[in-house]
Amino acid sequence: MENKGYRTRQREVILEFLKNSNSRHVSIEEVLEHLKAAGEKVGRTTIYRYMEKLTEEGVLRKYFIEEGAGACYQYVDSAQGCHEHFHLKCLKCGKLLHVECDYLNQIGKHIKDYHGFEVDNTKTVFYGICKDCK
Amino acid sequence: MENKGYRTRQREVILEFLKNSNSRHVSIEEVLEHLKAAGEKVGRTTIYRYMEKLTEEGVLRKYFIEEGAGACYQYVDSAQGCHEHFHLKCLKCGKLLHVECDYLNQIGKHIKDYHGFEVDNTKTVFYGICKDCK
DNA sequence: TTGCGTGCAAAGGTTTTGCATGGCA
DNA sequence: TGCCATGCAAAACCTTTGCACGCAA
Repeated sequence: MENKGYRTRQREVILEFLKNSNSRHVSIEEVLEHLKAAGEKVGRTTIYRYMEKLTEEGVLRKYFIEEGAGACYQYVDSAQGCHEHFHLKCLKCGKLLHVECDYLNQIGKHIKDYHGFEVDNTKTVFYGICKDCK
Repeated sequence: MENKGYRTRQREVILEFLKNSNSRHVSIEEVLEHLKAAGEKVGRTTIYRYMEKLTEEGVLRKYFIEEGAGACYQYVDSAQGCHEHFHLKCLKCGKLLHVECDYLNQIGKHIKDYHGFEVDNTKTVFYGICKDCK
């Protein structure tokens, strides 16, 4: 599913970085800076276009979380399976926590089964106060 | 809590429109157009600043749904008491569902006990696709 | 060779900011 | 009078698009 289109140096180094990202959230800017630091010359436009393509192919997940900030992308490691995960955002310090939890994973199912509503984890964020700020 | 700052014509007409919005989600652009149609001259900047202020005061809730598109705001009718239940917002039709459910009420407790995070139901919204749009 | 990929620059849209003016208290 | 509020224009921001050139197959 990643074999569409040509194989170019740019796509190789971008995908390499994403694969080594440990499924962290990365922004376009981070990718750009990493490649720049590594001495790889890749244009911003190329990153935008390729990341969009990878998102469509299911290789990445795209999140819109911060207000002014741009989108975040997460590499989906197919070996790990598609683990859904939830986001908790602290209203005080702004920190974003990524939570994988079986209990929380059942929420989506419950809402679907009992309320007929299909939750999109990409867009859903729990707001509140984190441990450190309390 | 709405009594901070001066009372001006602009703030009055903006708040008036919001109160009559039936807690629908409205964009900055909608407010601007409505006021323009009503013959009220209010600058776009003023709307941005005042809506931001109202959001901080808890009078409005701010949503980020579409990528390229701007933010949406919802008037919080305190008489309705939207504090003890959850909200599901449909990404297609924009409808906001208010759900009271014991199961969902346990979520907050779980997140607090297991993840040390205190969820604010006022600000948390589940995004997804509703029954009718599916 | 063919056509997709790249990247610069420019455009697109939303939101913020600087600054002088206006208006509430 | 003393501040806050307003609003225009410009800037800041993220993202997309146009177009010519490069390069994989």
